[in-house]
Amino acid sequence: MILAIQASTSDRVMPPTHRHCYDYPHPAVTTDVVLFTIRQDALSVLLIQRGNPPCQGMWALPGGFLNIDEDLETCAKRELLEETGVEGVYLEQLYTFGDPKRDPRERVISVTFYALSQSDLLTPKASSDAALTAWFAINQLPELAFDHADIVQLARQRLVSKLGYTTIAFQMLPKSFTLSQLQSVYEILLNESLDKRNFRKGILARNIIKETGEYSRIGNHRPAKTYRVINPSQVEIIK
Amino acid sequence: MILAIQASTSDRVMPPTHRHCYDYPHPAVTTDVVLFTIRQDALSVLLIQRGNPPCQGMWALPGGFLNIDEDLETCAKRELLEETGVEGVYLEQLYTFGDPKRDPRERVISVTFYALSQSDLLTPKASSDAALTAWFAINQLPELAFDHADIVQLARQRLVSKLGYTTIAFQMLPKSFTLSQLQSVYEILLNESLDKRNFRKGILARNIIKETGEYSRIGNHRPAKTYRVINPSQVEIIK
DNA sequence: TCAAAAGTGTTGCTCCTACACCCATGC
DNA sequence: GCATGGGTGTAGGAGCAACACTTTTGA
Repeated sequence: MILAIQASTSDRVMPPTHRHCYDYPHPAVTTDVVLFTIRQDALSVLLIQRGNPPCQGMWALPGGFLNIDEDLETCAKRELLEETGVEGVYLEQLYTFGDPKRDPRERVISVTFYALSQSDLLTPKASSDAALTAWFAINQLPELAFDHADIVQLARQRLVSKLGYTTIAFQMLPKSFTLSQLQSVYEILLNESLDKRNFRKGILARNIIKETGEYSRIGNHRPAKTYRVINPSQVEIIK
Repeated sequence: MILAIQASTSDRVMPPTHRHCYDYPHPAVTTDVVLFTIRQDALSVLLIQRGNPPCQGMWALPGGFLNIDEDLETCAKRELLEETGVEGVYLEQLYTFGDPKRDPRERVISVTFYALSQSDLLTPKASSDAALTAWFAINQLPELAFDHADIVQLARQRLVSKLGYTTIAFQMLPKSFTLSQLQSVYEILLNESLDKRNFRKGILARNIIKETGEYSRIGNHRPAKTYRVINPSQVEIIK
């Protein structure tokens, strides 16, 4: 992955010495990322506390301005890494928000993404930035900066609706997992409990996972078979 | 609908006298629209022949630069009206294309939309613009400018996949329509023939349309009952 | 009377749902 | 031996797919 070297907060604090001029006014373009994970049996989102105005002190999504020669997805990944230390997660474009008044500084178009992480990978960095990063359960979000609450809500809807017809859920689990863990991901995202036998039958009938041969031996109970995705490289549309 | 008054081609031909400057380089932002309709039993797309470089003479999607105080959707509707004379169609954001090299002039981010029109409304204007506009069957597209072929392909995928779980198909029909017309829309989009009895049962069971009481009396055959959507104002997610 | 599209039911099969008990382990 | 989660099968119902003939009209 190629990363541009640049100050890493989402705000630009050190204006360069020359200016960039155009015949017509141009909006600024940013990317923002809704990074989901499951922590303590709750769907959670990673947020950053803003260190600069506007909305100073409020919580916001990780994101920032697009470099002029940088792909949109690259920008989203770079900002996520710089601001939170997270990388290697599944990431997908969500929607583009462009209300003329969404940012008080200037016209800002935000191309938003959502990303999914295993609880594993999560070392939201106590990083170089002074910026505070923290996980919040989706039902206990603080007030968010700009229109970020709308973005989170849309991302959640998209994630949940993709559960039904893609293999996206596996992106929230480690490579090898038990069926109970998988069921738990579905239950938390759908916010309803599922029948264990039917869930297992349904998943196995789709032929998208197979046994690893290994067992998970944690807790005072029978070890669980572990599984892995047959085609691990992508989120596929199934059935 | 509020429309900005501005030269109406997608290229900016008359630079203004003053310049717009920023501390950091800003990309240009455009919207592009894939307008679908069904003509002569084929899914078709409205294209414009470019009058200026780059890609002069090639066919392209209607679209153009975002005004600095204009909403993204408003921009898409405005460009569609200006370039093609089409208005009042169903329009929905599709995806944002931002490859750094997608436009040779400067960095251009394109927020794309797709739109659906009844064959009815179609007076693709022999307009003020010199620009030629024409419908092309989706399987007989000419070579398209920029990355517009990718955009059309993605729009088609999205449209087809939304057929199954929304009422989007009705946007391609007049207010009142026969079940055969509706079935024809599904068959053309899905590119497969459907069983008449099963189709009718399925549609009626969803309780989204009702009889108007009127009959369509065209052709040498039994008149057909006409129907209309119960909730005409929106595309809903069903079942 | 003919051509052309409208309209209409039943049957079998598949898939989904509901439901309860034994198993293997650590303490 | 007990607490904890892992693992398994069946029966009934709902919804989908396959299938052909009669009706109404205009020419």
